[in-house]
Amino acid sequence: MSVTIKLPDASKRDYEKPVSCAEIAEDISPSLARAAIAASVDGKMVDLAAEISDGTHELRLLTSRDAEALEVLRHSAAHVLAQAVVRRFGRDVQYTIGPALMDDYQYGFYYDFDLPRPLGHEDLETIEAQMRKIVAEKIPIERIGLPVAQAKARFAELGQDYKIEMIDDLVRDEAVEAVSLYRQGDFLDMCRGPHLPDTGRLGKAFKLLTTAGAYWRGDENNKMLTRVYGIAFFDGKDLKEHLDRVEEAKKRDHRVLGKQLGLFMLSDEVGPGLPLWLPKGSILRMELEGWLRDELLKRGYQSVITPHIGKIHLWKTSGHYPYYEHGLFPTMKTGDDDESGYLLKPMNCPFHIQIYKSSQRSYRELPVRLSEFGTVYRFEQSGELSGLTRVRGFTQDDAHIFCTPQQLEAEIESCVALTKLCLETLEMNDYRVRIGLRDPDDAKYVGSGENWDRAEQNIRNVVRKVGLDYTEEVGEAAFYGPKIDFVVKDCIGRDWQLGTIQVDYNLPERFSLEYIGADNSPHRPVMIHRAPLGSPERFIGILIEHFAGAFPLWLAPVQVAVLTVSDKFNDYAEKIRDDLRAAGIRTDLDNSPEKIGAKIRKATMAKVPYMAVIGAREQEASTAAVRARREGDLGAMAVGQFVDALKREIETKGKHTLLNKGG
RNA sequence: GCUGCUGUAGCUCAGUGGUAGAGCGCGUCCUUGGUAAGGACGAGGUCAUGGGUUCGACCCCCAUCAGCAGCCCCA
Repeated sequence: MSVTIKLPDASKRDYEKPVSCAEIAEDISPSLARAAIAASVDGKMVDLAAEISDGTHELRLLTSRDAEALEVLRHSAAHVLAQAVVRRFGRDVQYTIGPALMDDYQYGFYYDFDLPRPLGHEDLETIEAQMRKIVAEKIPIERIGLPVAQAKARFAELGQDYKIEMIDDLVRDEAVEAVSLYRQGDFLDMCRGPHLPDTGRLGKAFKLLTTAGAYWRGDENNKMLTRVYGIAFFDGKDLKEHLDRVEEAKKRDHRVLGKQLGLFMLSDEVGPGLPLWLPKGSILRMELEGWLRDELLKRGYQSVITPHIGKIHLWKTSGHYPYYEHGLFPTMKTGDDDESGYLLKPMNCPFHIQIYKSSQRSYRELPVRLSEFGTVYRFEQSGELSGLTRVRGFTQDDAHIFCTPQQLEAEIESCVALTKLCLETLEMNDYRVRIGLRDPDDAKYVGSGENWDRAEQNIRNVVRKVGLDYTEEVGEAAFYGPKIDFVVKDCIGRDWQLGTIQVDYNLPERFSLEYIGADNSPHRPVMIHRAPLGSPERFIGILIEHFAGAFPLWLAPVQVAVLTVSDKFNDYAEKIRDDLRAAGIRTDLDNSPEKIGAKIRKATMAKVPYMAVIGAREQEASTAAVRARREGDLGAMAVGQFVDALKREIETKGKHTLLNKGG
């Protein structure tokens, strides 16, 4: 028997007998042996202690420089956490699962426990202290392969019912006969690994962050466990950087900035999830919606306006009612039967469908594109509400396109282009595209399989044609059809769906929609439900975070702050303000008895794009000393010149600015 | 909805079983100052709401409401 090891530098090593990865590392260099965390053999991650026997194998020794090694570190951190919790609670704790998190913005690992009592802040400190002790003890982490029956017996001795359940599932789903366990001193867990060679290698750069509830197996019908979240790195510097970055990101939280900048408010008196737009926030909406309205007109959309409530049967016909009753505000009853009530609308489509049906449609009219900024109401679970991104009353930049099957893909394509235009105009380039498909096993999806297959194929054809990078996700479709979603992350890494394009063969059937074709006989149109922003509420919430409240000039609630050096120049400053306002520039005057430095600071913190400083020199020369939010003093300009430059920057949405002149 | 944490002035927060404080903001006055904080004085709070324990509750207990984190959900 002989073993040949191929290393990443293409060198080879031969051994006469089975050899562990750790031994090979030692042979190469003692420093590598010390730095090694785990290994990759033929592309598979293993422990350093893993033995390689017979044959030729490719080996990579993983150190803290390898991305995979961080995952091992965090996974072991989860085990150390579990060991600490077991030491604290003994047989009263059941430990379940504890993975590493590599893509999460805040957290690096967690472990879910079934505990006799809730954990508080002090508990986290105690547990973290115990973890540091376990690290100091440098307990070896050993892998043990055991037949299923023996493994179950061991966990039965330890009173770990969840582990037994997990083993049973592995036997059922994967027909395993043996499982791998990891032991570190007094702690035993079932795990695929790999892990650090000993607990000492976890080091000091870890921290427990928070506790939260989490359902066992993610099912709300199961018991809620206690999840402990933490973060771990190889280097204390990385840990600090991470914590600082999360802290910094929280400063751009739209809920914080919305309050600071006076954009919107939520009131206990009004109700949860029902935002009130303050004057400055209303500007954002008016500018954004106004711009989009113009773009829609250019693209042949027609504007419609529909009411906020309608008869309940509309949503019974559409299919919303039976599946989403829990998400609706309670029905307004007008009689004793179930049919005669009104519903606060959860979506606009039944109304737009009625408008489509209001006259006989010829194929010559199609596509009919009916658009509306329609406000809808959904009774979201209280635990879901969050600032502007998840609310109970929100507007959709909605439209429904009714077209022939032949026109469908071109229409989808133009919706994709419009959505991209929205994101690009606002410099939001950090998004992903998700295609939501139905889950054939889920009963909530209406309509025939053929309709779904057709619609899914239409969508794939378009995204391939326009070359979008996308992922397909089963179970993410709307109940009536598949969709293309544009998904962005908020300041703490949570995903939010913004723009959406949904293909629907089903509602036209349910509402018996028709058009008269060239053959003089009725045909069924296809519908597209689409919202390029998704919802102005959510979109602006994300937008606030994207710009950290420092909006481009065309959106800025206050575009220019006129600041007087002393009140001797109030009259001239008022004239400048009035001139700017007359030119359509949103301008505020600060003639308070403060020094100019304080006024500049105040306007800067309010994130006003431009300031016009007015003193004796400016008054004499009929100029304004212009200052930009970020760049500082730009020197004096004639007022007319300033206005022209501002207008140009506004009209070009920032492509030509006072600074770059546009090129 | 579930689990946990939190709720004190407009905002951010400190605080104590014996009826409350800071900074910012706000108001008045002084200062008339040239590119990120001039000074003085002052007004502002049923300590989320409702019960309970106590001689006495902002503080302890319970409930409700709301916020935050996570889970589940999301047309």
